[in-house]
Amino acid sequence: MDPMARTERSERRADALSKERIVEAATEILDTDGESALTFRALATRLATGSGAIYWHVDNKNDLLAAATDHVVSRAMTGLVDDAEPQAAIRAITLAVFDAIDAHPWVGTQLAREPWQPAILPVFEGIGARLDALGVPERARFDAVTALLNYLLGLAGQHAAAARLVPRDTNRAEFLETVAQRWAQLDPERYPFVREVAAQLPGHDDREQFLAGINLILAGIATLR
Amino acid sequence: MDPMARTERSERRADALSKERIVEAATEILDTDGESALTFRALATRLATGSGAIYWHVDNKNDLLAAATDHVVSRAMTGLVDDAEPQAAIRAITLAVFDAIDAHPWVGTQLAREPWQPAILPVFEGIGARLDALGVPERARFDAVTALLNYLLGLAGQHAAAARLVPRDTNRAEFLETVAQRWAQLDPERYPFVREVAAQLPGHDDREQFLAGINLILAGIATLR
DNA sequence: AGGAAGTTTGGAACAATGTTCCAATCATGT
DNA sequence: ACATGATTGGAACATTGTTCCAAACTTCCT
Repeated sequence: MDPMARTERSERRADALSKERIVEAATEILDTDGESALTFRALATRLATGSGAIYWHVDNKNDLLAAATDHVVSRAMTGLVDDAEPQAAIRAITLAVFDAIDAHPWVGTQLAREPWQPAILPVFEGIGARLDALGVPERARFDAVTALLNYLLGLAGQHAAAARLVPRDTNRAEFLETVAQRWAQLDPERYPFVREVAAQLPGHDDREQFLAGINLILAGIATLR
Repeated sequence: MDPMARTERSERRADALSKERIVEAATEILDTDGESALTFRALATRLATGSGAIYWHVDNKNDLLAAATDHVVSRAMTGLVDDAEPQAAIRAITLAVFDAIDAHPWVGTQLAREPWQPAILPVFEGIGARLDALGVPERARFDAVTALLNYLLGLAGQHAAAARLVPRDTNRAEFLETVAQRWAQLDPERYPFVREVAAQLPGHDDREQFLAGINLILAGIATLR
């Protein structure tokens, strides 16, 4: 069943299939053509094989997506330099995941849909450890990580939705302009705040806003000390 | 095209189809049998009609899900009593959505997947107005609502995932126990924090934790004043 | 070297689903 | 009554994830 169960890893044909190669190909399809383009047929074509062969290495589509997500998130997490200051470290960790989602929006879909992927564990642990360092009382740490993580996951879903919605390579500024215009047309009586926000919607930076949210939660956490 | 374009709304057959009746039936299926049970065939059977007839009232499955979500969230929002204290009002608004998602987990999937449903606007506006009342400077209000909303949406996704994962009517305590056990088996070297959390995982209350997160963000927002 | 046993491949076949199409039915205004 | 447009029911279609299986390939044993 498990290809790794081979007693020794010898050279098979140079183009042998493997879970890694499949995940790699899937990632390429997802990145270049979007979530809807990933089908087993497309994957089989790109790998010059049949769908049955793929299923020998991968349980099902969920398994494949989980593996691809795990791969991206893990890589984002390993590239982190260790930051001495706990708050800075938390910012660095969450930003790493944010950037990974920004580069691969389908990861956002995956994380928002199945939050408890193995990939999340290191993030969870990393944040938790810094909270300890920050002096957050044990009772409150769980709540604090959850707050940070859920914020991150919520944004992940939003990012993925935007990527799905906006035709590839559309100008982002243009898109924001469109949304702002739609919001500006809402009833001023019922939606004064939404209209106010619509005004600052163009020229706003996602990454900056993400960080602002993290800082907000960190400020809240600081009051727990 | 639009059934509402009828010049007058007269009595047709008593069992006439309508978007409302379709949404209602869909909601029942989603609530009792879960997300995967909602197919146009199941819906047609329940409504004693054909799929073509449904498509006359509904654009597609997305439209149907959006309408159902909107219905649930709107109802949750209208039932709100107006709270004078801004922080209490924000807690009430977000809790209303949380409870709606708790009662209808598929709403969580929908909100996490397509965050900018019309249904979210009133939530957005409601929170924004209280932030104004709280004295949060205009520049920071957008970030603050986004933080609260994303936290909410992240949790929505998590809730929906749990509902999908856990077989209907499984004991929740039992489920938490299972997760806790799995976490407790992780490598103590690499995951001390996750293991620590695992210990407090049984006997923890989702709603309480949700509120703790909201309070954390509110505390952070309070530092902006 | 040769064959047996297990592994891996490729693609056909299947079941389920969202969606489209169209002929039949119904309601309404003239 | 009849004509017109609204509405219905269900058959047909395209696409997808998944299963199945015979062929091809590796490895191991003698």
